[in-house]
Amino acid sequence: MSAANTKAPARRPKGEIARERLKTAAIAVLDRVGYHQMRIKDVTSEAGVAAGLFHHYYSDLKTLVEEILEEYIAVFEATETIERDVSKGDWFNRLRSHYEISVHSHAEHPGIMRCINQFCADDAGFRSRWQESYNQRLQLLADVFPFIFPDSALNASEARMMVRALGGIGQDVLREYYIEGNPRLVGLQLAEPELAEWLAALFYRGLFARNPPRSQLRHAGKILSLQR
Amino acid sequence: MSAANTKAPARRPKGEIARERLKTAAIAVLDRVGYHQMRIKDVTSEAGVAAGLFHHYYSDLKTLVEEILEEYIAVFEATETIERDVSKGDWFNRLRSHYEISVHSHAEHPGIMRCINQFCADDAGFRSRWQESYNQRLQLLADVFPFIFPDSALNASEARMMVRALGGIGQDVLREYYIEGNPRLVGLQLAEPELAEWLAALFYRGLFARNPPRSQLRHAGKILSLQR
DNA sequence: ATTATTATTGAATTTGGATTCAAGATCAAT
DNA sequence: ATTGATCTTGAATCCAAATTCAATAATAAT
Repeated sequence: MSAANTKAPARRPKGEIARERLKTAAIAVLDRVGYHQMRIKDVTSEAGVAAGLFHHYYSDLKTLVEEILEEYIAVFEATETIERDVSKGDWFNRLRSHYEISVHSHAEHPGIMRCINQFCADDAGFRSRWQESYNQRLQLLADVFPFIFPDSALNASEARMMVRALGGIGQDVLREYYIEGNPRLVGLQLAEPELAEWLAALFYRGLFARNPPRSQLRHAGKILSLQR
Repeated sequence: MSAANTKAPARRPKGEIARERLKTAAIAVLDRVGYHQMRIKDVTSEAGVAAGLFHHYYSDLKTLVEEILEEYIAVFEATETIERDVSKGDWFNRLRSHYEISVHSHAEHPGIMRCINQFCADDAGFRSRWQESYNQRLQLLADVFPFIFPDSALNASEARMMVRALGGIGQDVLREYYIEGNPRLVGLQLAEPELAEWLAALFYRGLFARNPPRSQLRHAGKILSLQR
């Protein structure tokens, strides 16, 4: 009798399946109750296994959640290849592509993103892991300052602060929009590409002190009316 | 014998003093270990009183910390009268004055600000309390959009998103600079008025898509070199 | 089919910390 | 000085949740 008619065609060791079930369950609980209220019992119940089984696979909740977050961070980092599609010098679309990833991550996994924020606030080790990843993205931009602005009087640290500050534009809105579901923002009913474009346009204005090229704006054209 | 030579000239009921000692201790512990690792024992030890005394004054840590945060929030809110000094139409200095308050709060009480962030993430009730306060400040700006931008095509909600997004500029940098002590930023050694001006200038660029008036810049003049 | 290994259960135990409380100390009022 | 009220102590108790573990079930190896 072949294995073709079983549920798991690529037969994996049984333990791996349970491990996966626990992870999936933990993600659901993270979304529902958040990290700080999460209990081991919540996870095992959600996974439909006995409480004791948890410790067969993980030593504690933190370990499990870190494993989950690590996977997602890896995804974010891998997706950065998207920049390759953008033609050199097309700064607006470069910003847009970064925001699209970021918006999508938040829309898809608000519970995970919230958890990343919480871990950053509570755990110095995780925090530097995450910041390194975030900083690397920002650095891409800071590095080309001398090229973008031939007359730039900023040193490397100042350029870094500048992009860091502008990066805050996305951080806050995405948290409010997707994680906290701030009704004042959610009421706008923005689709992912729209929000990404708005954020990119605002970043662009802060960066270049001018509006993005009209021809590139597909959703946020209204921003051009903010001029005087 | 008069009370003039006692330590507490304005004699207060004994209970009030202990209550105050607990609050002061809690603030110290918040700064040192943060809200989530804080234990009742930490607070009573810091205050130099017996563990059991805590419950004579507070039912739990959350109650105590909420009382502390409420006091600080009240301070932030009261300080908003600072806007009165700014002449009408002087947008850059209006932004600057807001950032000065915000920078100062973070510099002075990083532990409190971190705690506010944590409470916002964990407690929906506190979150809306804080957001209301924050939003009110942003709304001041959103309300004058039609005046600033006579040709604005944005509706009220869109204007709100715009200022909200720009507001993120400060949120993130202040957290990194004062709360987390991100070495990449702290290395810049910026005094409060300098940082406030940088942030105001960036906000201004995002808002107006142009540089702030050269004559207003006292510390961040370099930002004018980012132009092309 | 038998054996060895690994997975799973859930009741029992341990743990960290909150909470209670009886007893003693301090204070204010008379 | 006495009384009653309030403050303070710290050991005893309680509790929710983590953790262990002996027993059983499932699976893989021979």
